[in-house]
Amino acid sequence: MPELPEVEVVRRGLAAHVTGARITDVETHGARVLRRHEPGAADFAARLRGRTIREVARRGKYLWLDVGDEAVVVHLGMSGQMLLARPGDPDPRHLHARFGVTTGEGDPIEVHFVDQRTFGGLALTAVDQDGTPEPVAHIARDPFDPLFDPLAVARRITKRPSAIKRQLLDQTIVSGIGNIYADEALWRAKLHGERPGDRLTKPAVVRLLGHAHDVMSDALGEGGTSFDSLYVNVNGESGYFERSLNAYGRGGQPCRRCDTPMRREHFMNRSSFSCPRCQPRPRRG
DNA sequence: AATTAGCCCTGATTGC
DNA sequence: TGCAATCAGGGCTAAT
Repeated sequence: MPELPEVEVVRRGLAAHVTGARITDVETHGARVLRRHEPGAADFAARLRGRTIREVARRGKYLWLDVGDEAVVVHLGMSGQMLLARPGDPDPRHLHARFGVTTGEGDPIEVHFVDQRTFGGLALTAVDQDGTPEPVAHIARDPFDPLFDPLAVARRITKRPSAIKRQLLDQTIVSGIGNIYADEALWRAKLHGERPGDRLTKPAVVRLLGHAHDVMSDALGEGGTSFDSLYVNVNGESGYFERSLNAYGRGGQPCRRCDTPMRREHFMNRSSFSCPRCQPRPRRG
């Protein structure tokens, strides 16, 4: 988490407020937030001051501010937030970066990067001819991308013996899907996450990818999934999709399709939730 | 080449 | 009450 819908909520909020804005001040706290920005904090701030934010873009869970021939790449990690603030507002806890910007209307506002668990980070990098920043070049297109090709992805998935959930979470195969929406898509598709990719048909995988798209689209419509105050939009508000989850976090509760108690299993060092009846484990062999 | 374990990190929760 | 163990887990790196 935040997964594609939550990152898209943030992207939209930022786009509405800072597109066309000029960056006037840049301040970072600590080394960790810029650990992927090799040249360091002074370089980051100096190169950004005076630049104009042309666009706020996203692929999968990566977000970036297009400032011309370069981009500020933002990854929220587990707990990162991009919050709008007014100059003079008190610093929130876990503030790692502060951008002072002046909007097209001449309004001075601040953008705060706040991150409790510090798995997130920022970097200023070059972009390729398509405008994709270097750190995002290896990330596959996500199901919201106009150039996303479900059949090509299904062809790739059905060639590999790896478990389907593992492949759904592999950001170089399809991006934007994390543990929550993987479980939700598998529940909708009535597939167990440990089904080997090469034991599924291409149409079944195309259907699964369609479910992944649909559940993330539904979540976006509710402002994303918020379990607690860590997952919020640029105004600090929570989303409401948690109440609509059918699988994730519902261990022991009745399946919303067949009433069978949902199971919780450990897979890839995390929890997986599924229905024992709708989503039978694959047979051995 | 593909896969997997380990690491990074804080705070809420659980257990003794 | 107090402290330690556990859990949440995305993405990168090193090892197999």
